[in-house]
Amino acid sequence: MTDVRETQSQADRELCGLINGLAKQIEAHVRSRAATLGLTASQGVALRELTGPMTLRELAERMSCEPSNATFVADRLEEQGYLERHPHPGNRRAKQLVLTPAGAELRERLLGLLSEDSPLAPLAPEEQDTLQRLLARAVVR
Amino acid sequence: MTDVRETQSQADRELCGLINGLAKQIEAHVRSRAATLGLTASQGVALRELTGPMTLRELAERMSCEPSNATFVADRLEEQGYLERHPHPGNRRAKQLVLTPAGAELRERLLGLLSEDSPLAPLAPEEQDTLQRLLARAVVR
DNA sequence: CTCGAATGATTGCAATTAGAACCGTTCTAG
DNA sequence: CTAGAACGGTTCTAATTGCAATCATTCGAG
Repeated sequence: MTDVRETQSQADRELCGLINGLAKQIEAHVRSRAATLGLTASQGVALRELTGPMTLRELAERMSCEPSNATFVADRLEEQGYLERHPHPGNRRAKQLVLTPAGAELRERLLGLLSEDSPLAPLAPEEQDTLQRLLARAVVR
Repeated sequence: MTDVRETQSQADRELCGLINGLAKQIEAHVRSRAATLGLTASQGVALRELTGPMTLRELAERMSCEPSNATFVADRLEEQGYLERHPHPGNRRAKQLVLTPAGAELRERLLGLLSEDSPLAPLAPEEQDTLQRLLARAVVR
């Protein structure tokens, strides 16, 4: 029984390493593409996740980071004229992050760059589906 | 055809978010368990990956981080008496990282803690196998 | 109502991390 | 042999990140 637990523990460890490795690989990919647009890696991630107007907390969740960090990134994007903080309709605490036209255009360019040589390209579409399904079950929503 | 590319781009983005999210979740899990042993998250990852004597560069690769960071973590573990830098047999540049008895014992305790409530637990063993196979194909070795 | 808890965002600070520069060692083309 | 490139590790610095504290707003039990 110890053997079983040992191999289970080992498989778990290897899986953790693979997930972490792939995450870092994706981050490096985003970093290199974002750099060509004058953006940092986390700015790139933020832009990628800004699929529409959203609150700062929602952006932080999508980026899997702390709200304070999302504030920092939003500051940068706002300084560069890609993002605006609008008052949130119906909640005076919250702010609605909205891309400017320049920001929306930049986002399209970034998405184009990101789709080239994606780290996920080695996987066939149906494999990506399988991956998505498995990950979605593991990730706490 | 634009629609196809759009949905593909969207699927890619969601997948990236899931992978990043799971990686952060695993890191948080390691952080909480390592903290109970007086270790930081990266010290925990290092201890988890130190399956045997290895070079600093190899540890850095396993941790998916820069060698400079691995040096930093190894310093900490060495200060705490869990690790030693031995001269590498056959390569005077390299150093062999070796766990002390205390380090080996701590590692066993950590692995025990990590196996409890693993973020990967929601997946059945065969699903974990599938996941491992898919990730291994995507991760650059 | 209303008061305490919870939420959304921001700030300041500490810790972690990556990146470049550097030194000693090893490899390799000529 | 012997330069010059490459490798392994360390150091220094700057940037990124998480965490705790704070403020304003909103929610909810009684």
